[in-house]
This record gives sequence, structure tokens and C-alpha cells, in this order.
Amino acid sequence: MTTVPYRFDQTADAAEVVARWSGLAAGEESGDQVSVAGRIMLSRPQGRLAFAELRDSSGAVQLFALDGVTRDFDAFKRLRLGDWVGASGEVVRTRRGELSVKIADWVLLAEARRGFGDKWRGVTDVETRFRQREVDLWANAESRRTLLLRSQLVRRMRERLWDKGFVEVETPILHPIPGGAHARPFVTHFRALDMDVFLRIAPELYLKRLVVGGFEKVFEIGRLFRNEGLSPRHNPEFTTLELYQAYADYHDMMAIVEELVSGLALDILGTTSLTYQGRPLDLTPPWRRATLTELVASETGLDVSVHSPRDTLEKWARDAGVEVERSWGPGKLLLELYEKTTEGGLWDPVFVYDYPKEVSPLARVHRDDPMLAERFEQVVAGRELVNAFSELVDPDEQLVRFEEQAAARDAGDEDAMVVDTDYVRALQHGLPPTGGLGLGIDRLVMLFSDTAHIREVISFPMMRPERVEGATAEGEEGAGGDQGATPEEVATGAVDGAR
RNA sequence: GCGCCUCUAGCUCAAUGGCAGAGCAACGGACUCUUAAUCCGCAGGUUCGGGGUUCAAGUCCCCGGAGGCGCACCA
Repeated sequence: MTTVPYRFDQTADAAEVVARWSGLAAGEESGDQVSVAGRIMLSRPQGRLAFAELRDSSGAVQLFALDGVTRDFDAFKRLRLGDWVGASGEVVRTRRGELSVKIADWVLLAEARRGFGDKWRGVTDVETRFRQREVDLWANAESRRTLLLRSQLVRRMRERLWDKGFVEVETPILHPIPGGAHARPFVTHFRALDMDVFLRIAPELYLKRLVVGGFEKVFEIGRLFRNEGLSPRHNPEFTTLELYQAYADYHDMMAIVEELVSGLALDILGTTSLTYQGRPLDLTPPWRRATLTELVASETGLDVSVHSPRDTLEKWARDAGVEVERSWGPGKLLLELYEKTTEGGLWDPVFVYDYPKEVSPLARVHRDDPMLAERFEQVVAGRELVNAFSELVDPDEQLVRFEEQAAARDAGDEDAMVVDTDYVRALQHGLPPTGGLGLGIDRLVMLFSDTAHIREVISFPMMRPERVEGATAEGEEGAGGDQGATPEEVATGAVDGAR
């Protein structure tokens, strides 16, 4: 057993050392002492000298050890890649010009009993990268950058919303009734009340209840859970911003989205001219605004609208390859036609607005067309980033819409909503005109970090569980190696720790 | 769920059906200015698992597992 200290006094991080002594000339000694800490990422023993790259979260700095100067020099030379070390000494620049800490004293802070992969190529195996994300993060700078970008983006998002007078709130994650979206929930059981509860699929209804309660500008950033498939754009738990503003409509929500997203691009990337997956992507406002109907019409060349005869819409949808269900009305058919033919081809940001009322049970009916709702989706790079409405505020109409949903559910649509009488009662207390939006933070981070897969932007994405090896009576190990790590393998480590 | 592809040393990868290999890491040694240090040496394998064909299987066939990509799902 190696005994390591309980703490270490670090006086500077690697980036500070590199920055503060950048003026030091080759071969010069500063006379200044620092204590740094981090992992040994490269090691170049050289007889009675040794060089090592120490990396911490700020960057990297070279350690320079000398026999006769560095305490326990021989042990220092034996450090392995990945070992954590705290080291103290003078800041110098070597004769060959590398800024270094010339180590007088040092201490092992943790040994790396498992390796970190090829020191040049890192770790590329997807299984290792996401099952053992800690290895990926050390081995691959790009992975660190992406998660750091995510953190900065969420921080700036909060700051921007606070600055606009929005109040950040938290609403329940355990819901007695799943609501606020068209999706299948995860179910769990609450023992004290002997009742099933659902992990939230959306915070929408609770947030609007807070508006009823007098919070005129609220937002929540948090995790949602949907019991659906995994894909490059879908993880069962994902993070959204959801925001509500009293006295506002969906046009106001467009303005908020445009300003927020383009402003975040400037904050984080310094530009609104992005490259995503090799293609230029321009987030510079103003963004295009087009109705869903006109986009579908221009894409397909069909004289289409939610008022088209249902049979005609059904034929067009079938022609486009949609597997039509009998229960669908014209609104659902139009939406399917849009998604099949149009959505994926939208690249630069577009506000796609005026959705069929039929598929928007929480959105207010359009002020000019009773078949439509005041709803938009903001689409960029072929994906939905935002979904927003002028909120439905009328309790009687909300109840009717819920009942339509419940009927659809009885007809076999398992994702359809359930009547939420608590919510209807809340609306009876009066919800003022309100605009609301939901924005997928994971997808926004993907856009900004130029990553193609949602798991790149999630610290620990959902993976199929590792297969349990040797689940027989004696529990002997299978051939899973590092992937199917048994408790015994974990305990001993892949590499013998003798040193 | 469907289709295609992949799985070899700790990592990254080789191996016309014919003795399972390299680089890096690890381990032992040399080296007082290295930068993926270099040099010498040593060790490392249930080729994902099981079955089959064959004189001979990492390679071909079947079953299973894990993963990737695409589709479907995700209004």
C-alpha cells in the first residue's frame, strides 16, 4: 500500500507558470519557487536528468529533475504515465528553451495502476471512451474541450437570463402524471404513498403553474427523461432550458431565442459564423422565419395546407413515404409530411411557425386560423432545437384538448397526454397571456462543439450495461478483459502495482 | 426492432486458409538539456464466446455476445 498525503499545497497551476514566466530566457533560472500538481503524461528519463510533462486542468508544464537536486531522484524516474504528483521547485527555462519546474521536492499523490492508452493516439475505442469516460477525458483533449464548452455555455445562458430579469426555479422531477410533451415516460414506484410516479418528460405544466402563482419570468435548466430509443441525437436523459414569460407571445419567444443563441455563440465561440460537420452554418440574426405550410409547399411543390382535404393530405403523405395511421387528422398528416420532406433539409437557422392545432395540445389557437396553433419550432442543421408557443391559457379549452389527447391514447397512441386536472384547476385561477419555449441544451452544445453524436456532449451517456461475466456459481471470470471488469479485476488492477 | 460493418497484446494496429506480429505502454539496463527523447534487452495472447468445415481456422460457415453506422422510433 502506498501512503499518499491527505492534501497538497499548490501555489500555481500549469497555465499560470507558463504565463507568468514566459519572459524567461533559455538557460535562465528565475529564483522563484512554485508548487504544482497534476498527472505525469510523458516521461523522458535521461540518466542523471529526467524530464516529465505534468498536466493539470489548466494545461501542462515540464518538470525537470536532477540527481542531487531532486529528492528521491531514482523514484521520480520510475514514475509511470498517469501518476499524480505534487512537485515544488524553481521555475527555470532549460537550455533547449522549455519552461520547467526544476524539482527539489515532490510527492506521489496517486498512482495510476491502469494505463491511459496510446500516448500519441489516445483512446479511440468507443466502448472505452464512454464506459470509462475518465480515461477518455485524460487521453483525449477534444473530449475535455467539449465538456468544458458545455459548462461555459450553461453558465453564460444562466447569466444572460438572469440579466433579463428571469428567475431560475426548480420543479418536480417525480410526476404523478406525465405531462407537457408527447413522449413515453419512465415509471417508478413511490413506496410511502404506494403509487407509481413518472420521471418528468417536460417541466412545462409546473412552470406555467408558477406563472399563475405570480412568477412572470421564469426558467428552469434541468434533466428530462424519455423512455425512447438511443440515437446520435437522443439520450434517454437530456437537458433543456424551459422558459416562460407572461404578457408575451410566440413572436417574443422567437426574439428571445435568436438573441440568446446568437449571443451565446459570440460569448463562447466569438463568432456567429460556425462550421458544423464541415458545412458553414450562419447564426447571425435575423434568422429566417417561415410558416410550416409554406416550407412544405415550396419543398414539395404541392398546394398544401392544413385545410387541404384529409384524403388528399393522406395521399401526399403516403407518396412521401409516411406510414399513415387511420386516426390521424389533417394536422398530423401535414406535420408528418413536413418531417418527412422538409425538416432535415433545413440547415441555417429557421423559425418554422404556425403548426397544426391538432398536434399542439398545449399551444394557443392561432389568432387568424382556428386550425392552427401559435407554435414554432426553431430548426438548425436539420434538427429541432427549440419548441415554443403562445401558451394555451383557457382552462375549458385545455380540458377539451386533454380529452382529445386521452381519446387518442385510448385509440392506441401511447405517447398521447393524460388529462391533468390539477393543471386545469391551475388555469382556472388565471394564466395571463404567456409565451414559453423549450430548448435542447445538448443539441446546442453539439452545434457549438461541432460534434455529431449527443453522447459526446454528455459526461456519462447511457450505454447498454456491461455483460456480467461468469455468472455461474463460482463466479469465475469470463473473457471480458478490461470491458467486463469483475470485482477481482477491479481490485487488483490491470497492472500490478508493485513498485 | 431491421440492414450493413467491426471485434487480434494494456493502447493503436498488422498477419494470400499454413509457425499470431509491429509501434507505443509496462518491466530490466545505458544516457547531464529532453520535447511522441534515443539506444540495448525482456516480457506480454482463450485472436469476443461456443460449435462446425478442413491435414491445417485470427482468416471460411452457423449460433450467441459486445460495439459502430444507417433506417425505424423520437409529433
